[in-house]
Amino acid sequence: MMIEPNQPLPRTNSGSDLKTVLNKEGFRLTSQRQKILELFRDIALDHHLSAEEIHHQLVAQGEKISISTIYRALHVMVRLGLLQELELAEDRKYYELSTPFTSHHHHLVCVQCGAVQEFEEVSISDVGVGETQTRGFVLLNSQFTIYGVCPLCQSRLRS
Amino acid sequence: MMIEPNQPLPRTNSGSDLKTVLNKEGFRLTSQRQKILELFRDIALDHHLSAEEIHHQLVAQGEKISISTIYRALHVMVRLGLLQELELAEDRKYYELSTPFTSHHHHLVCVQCGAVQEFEEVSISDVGVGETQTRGFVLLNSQFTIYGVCPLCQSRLRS
DNA sequence: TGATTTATTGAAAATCATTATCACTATCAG
DNA sequence: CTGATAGTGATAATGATTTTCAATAAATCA
Repeated sequence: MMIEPNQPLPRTNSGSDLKTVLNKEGFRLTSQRQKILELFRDIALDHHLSAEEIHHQLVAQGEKISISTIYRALHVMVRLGLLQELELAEDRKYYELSTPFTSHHHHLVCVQCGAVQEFEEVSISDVGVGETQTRGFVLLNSQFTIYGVCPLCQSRLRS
Repeated sequence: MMIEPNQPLPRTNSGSDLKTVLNKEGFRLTSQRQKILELFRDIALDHHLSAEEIHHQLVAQGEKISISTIYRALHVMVRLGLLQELELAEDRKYYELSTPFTSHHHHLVCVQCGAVQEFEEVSISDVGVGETQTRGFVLLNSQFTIYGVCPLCQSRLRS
């Protein structure tokens, strides 16, 4: 970890391009960072990727980029509020585009097969907003994750 | 990972002692497992500990127990529904006693200093129950975690 | 525009929490 | 009480994430 240029900040996602957002915080626009963000913009809004997966995808499409760079870029983008970091069980972290919508979408994970389903629930985000306000916190992110066993795995286990 | 004896199960926390609960699933009662659970019962109900912290505490109070054993015991206890596994940011996992109450308590984490505050919110657990039911999942666990910056760190950053 | 400053990159080594291995011990069912 | 086998401890192995360091490339400014 390093991410020096500055201190954390509540959210910096409003109308401005990547370069502006980065420079504002002392970061620089690089082709690698553009590629990573483009990748996220090419897939479904609510789709999540791990560092490894991002690396695979980019290499597959001919880009020359190091896994270290992926990790560094992910940190920066989370810090800038461009991406959200997800703890979908397992051992690795996942990332998804941070839009006004994603803050209302949550995850249901099957601990057997690892399948992840998304679902919307505004009331949950509301709780997060309220809770941080009453305690004087600056809200950065919140996530509601449910762990369970999906129907398929249930029958698979019974057999 | 191994935890062989059986397949996952929804929750096994009802009225019976540790030995019974363990044996029912083919696990054995050992002094190490007792010590770990006692430790959790000695601290506040909503307090969470990492594997490392548990090991420290036990060694400090004179027990001779290996860190490997801690990890193995934690897996077993999560599997039996005795403990809940928490993803409180950072890189390590935390565990806390699983009571009828803890399922309604959630976490607010300061990403600066790492301080964690608990809060109750039944409506959130309800969403989890509803969501799993409509999708046919067996609910194992759910957690709502909010990440932000606490008041102290905010002023600390401003200065 | 060109020079200067310094963030960024890539590759490889280093971390560090968690897991697996293996020989030995202890629990539990019969 | 005894055999079958789960559990333990010590240590090696894993694997995701970080750090290091020399080389490169944005941003800034003259």
